[in-house]
Amino acid sequence: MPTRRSTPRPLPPAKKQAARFALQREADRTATAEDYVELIADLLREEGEARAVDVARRMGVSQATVTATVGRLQRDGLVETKPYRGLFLTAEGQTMATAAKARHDLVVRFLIAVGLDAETAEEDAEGLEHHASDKALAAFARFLAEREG
Amino acid sequence: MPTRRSTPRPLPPAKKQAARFALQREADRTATAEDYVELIADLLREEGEARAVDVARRMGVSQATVTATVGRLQRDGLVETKPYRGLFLTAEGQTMATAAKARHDLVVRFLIAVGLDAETAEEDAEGLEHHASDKALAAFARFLAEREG
DNA sequence: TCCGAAAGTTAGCCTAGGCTAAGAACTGTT
DNA sequence: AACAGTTCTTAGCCTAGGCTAACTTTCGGA
Ligand SMILES: [Mn+2]
Ligand SMILES: [Mn+2]
Ligand SMILES: [Mn+2]
Ligand SMILES: [Mn+2]
Repeated sequence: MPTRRSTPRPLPPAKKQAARFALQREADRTATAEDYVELIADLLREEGEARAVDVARRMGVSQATVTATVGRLQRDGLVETKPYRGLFLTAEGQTMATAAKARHDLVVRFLIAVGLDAETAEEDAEGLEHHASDKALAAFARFLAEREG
Repeated sequence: MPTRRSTPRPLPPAKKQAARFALQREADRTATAEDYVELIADLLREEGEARAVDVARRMGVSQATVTATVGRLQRDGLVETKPYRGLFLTAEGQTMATAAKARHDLVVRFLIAVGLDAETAEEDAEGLEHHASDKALAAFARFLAEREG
């Protein structure tokens, strides 16, 4: 008998396809903010303070880039800075950070559950987390609940 | 007994974390090229030709943007153009397109297998595909093989 | 054949997110 | 109190990837 061929998926309607790409671009635009606020929250919790230098080191980016990016986050009402004493999150930033962290951890646990090694799971989660919809995250959570109890 | 708390994940070493973010940025940089060559390949296969105008419509982007982006793809040796007769893939572009399509389809099938509805799977796959490592894809394939036969 | 519509390009603009190099501002230690 | 070393900002640069408006080129039908 013939090997099961994957079904040839015809082109989606142009409008629908365009909408999907638009969603993707939207997610890309928010990814940096999510990563920054998540990192700032982690630093505040684990180290007691979130210095721009440390954000730069951990993001793998120059201090100048952090200054510029934090400027945008500030403009967008997510972050506050007290020069020479670190970065802080607004209520909105805190909310975003909490959601980002939950999402991040869920994605990591899910990837491990489907057989990925821990380090690769961490690597991939850093990117994947920004493109998993709420519905996808719910599916991941369901999957974990079912097989972990 | 207490609810199982998720393990508090301490901060990863700065270098490792920076490397993860770098990987993520790298994936972001190649995402557009992957989507374009995949779409061009799809159009060539399904419609016989890949016109810039159709790429613009399906990407949800202006024709001017397509001109500019295709210029970069050409510069990078992925695409060739015959004005007023469409876009074509170089051997390298074809290779990338084939890989992109395989990855895309695998991610869609995997998402559906873990319980996501088809349309959301298509939406999310458009972004997720660019951030799943080969190891992750292998894990997804394994998962599908196990439970689908 | 010719001429309007479609396809494609060009020009000029914008933002995000990178970089380096240089300077300013603060802090902790002596 | 001073100053060395950190931390942070500024200035100036770059590319990708968006946009609109206006132009040119081609194609096809009357
Ligand atoms: Mn991330
Ligand atoms: Mn994250
Ligand atoms: Mn995609
Ligand atoms: Mn795709």
